[in-house]
Amino acid sequence: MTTAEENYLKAIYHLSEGGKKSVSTNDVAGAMKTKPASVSDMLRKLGEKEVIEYRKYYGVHITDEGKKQALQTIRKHRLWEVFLVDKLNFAWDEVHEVAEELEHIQSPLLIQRLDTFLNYPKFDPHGDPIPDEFGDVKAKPRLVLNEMEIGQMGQIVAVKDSSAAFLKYLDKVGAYIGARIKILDKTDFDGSIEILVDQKKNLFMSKDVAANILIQQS
Amino acid sequence: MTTAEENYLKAIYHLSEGGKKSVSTNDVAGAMKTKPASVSDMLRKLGEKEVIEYRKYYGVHITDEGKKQALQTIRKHRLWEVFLVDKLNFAWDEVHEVAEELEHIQSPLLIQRLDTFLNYPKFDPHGDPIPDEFGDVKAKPRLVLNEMEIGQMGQIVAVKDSSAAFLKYLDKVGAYIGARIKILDKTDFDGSIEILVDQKKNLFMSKDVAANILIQQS
DNA sequence: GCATTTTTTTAGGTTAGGCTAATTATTAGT
DNA sequence: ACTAATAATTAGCCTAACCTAAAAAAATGC
Repeated sequence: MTTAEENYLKAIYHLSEGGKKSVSTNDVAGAMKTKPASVSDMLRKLGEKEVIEYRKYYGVHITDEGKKQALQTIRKHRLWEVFLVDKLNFAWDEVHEVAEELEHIQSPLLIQRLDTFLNYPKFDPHGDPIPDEFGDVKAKPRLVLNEMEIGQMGQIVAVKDSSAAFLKYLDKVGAYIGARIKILDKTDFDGSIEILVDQKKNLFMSKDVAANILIQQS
Repeated sequence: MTTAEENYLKAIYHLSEGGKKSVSTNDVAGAMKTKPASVSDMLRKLGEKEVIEYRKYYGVHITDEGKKQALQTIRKHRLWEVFLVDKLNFAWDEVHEVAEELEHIQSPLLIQRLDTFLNYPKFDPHGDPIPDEFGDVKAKPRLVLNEMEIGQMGQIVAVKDSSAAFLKYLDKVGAYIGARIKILDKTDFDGSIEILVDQKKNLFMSKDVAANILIQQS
């Protein structure tokens, strides 16, 4: 698989995560920042390699083999993110682009040794689970912060939007992966919420921000 | 610079290391394992970028700017080699191919942090010096083992041939970077030599082997 | 339910980096 | 010094991954 093929497959995997059976050409083009015409070409190629099922005009469905390969790429990406943050002292909002390059290094031995060196981490710095070498992910169910009810509690375990802008904002207001939170209030007309962070800090946030924060109840 | 361009430039740099002012198209093709026709194309491109001076039919000369860029690639390669050996427990003969991929990751911050993490190493696992961020290399003069005289002493600091086959052979016979050696005997008719390793182990080696081992006198 | 809009695909072009075959420059041999 | 051999370049083609414009299929609106 080439770097471009790996990136397309990863994008298709992520787009089908929400249980959607089929992903459209336009969706892929949006995710990859390429034009639909380029996507059609690539889908034909990936279809021939049998990592996706491709029916013209009807979108694409990732196969079991495709899923396995996508999860390996994701595994590599997230392991490198752990390395960058834990060992090289990168901030969590600086790692994505570099990991995007590192994930394409071809060496199973390297990844195996890296995993050992990092002491077999199960989550990356954004709280996303790291698949094992067989592609197995043991993720506990998560809630989106803006869908929780007043009084509910949990821990921030991940963010949906990994853009530097969003991550920097979270840092600024004092939210972080691992923070324990409790829903104090919800405003119906704009969906904004008030939460308590670590039993001490009150924090207001808009619905748009809350919709990008994932919570796990313990 | 693309990956291919970086690789060509590095090859040209290495080929001109022996003080040769000009490198031939065929030499580059040999080093890059491509055909001379492909090299002509690439030399034109590198010439336009002014990292080499290219006169048709007369070979190529690397410019100061080209040298600087080649040294940065070499710096990255050698830092990654140190990482692989020191941190991930790779054997010194397993690192070259992986480092060849890692050296093309584009992130000055990454290299700066890696350098810090590795504690600013000055030599890679093969004993080759690591250029600093300005491209400066402080290498002490080296002798080729087969050109030393009986009675001379020194330390193995590098090998010319980094192939896995050669490195494995050295491991097997007990030679390694850092070993202190003394020339015990030289056979004129075939150039083979006998050395003492670390004041205890006698070792015979052919001229071909000795010609690939570099010694530094302290 | 037919026309319009949207989505997707196809056709054809571009750039990077390879290739082979043919041509041209340089170098070597007698 | 002239011919033969070698080295280097050009011409023309290929594949991967993008693009734009045009055509075709599917979805939508009234």
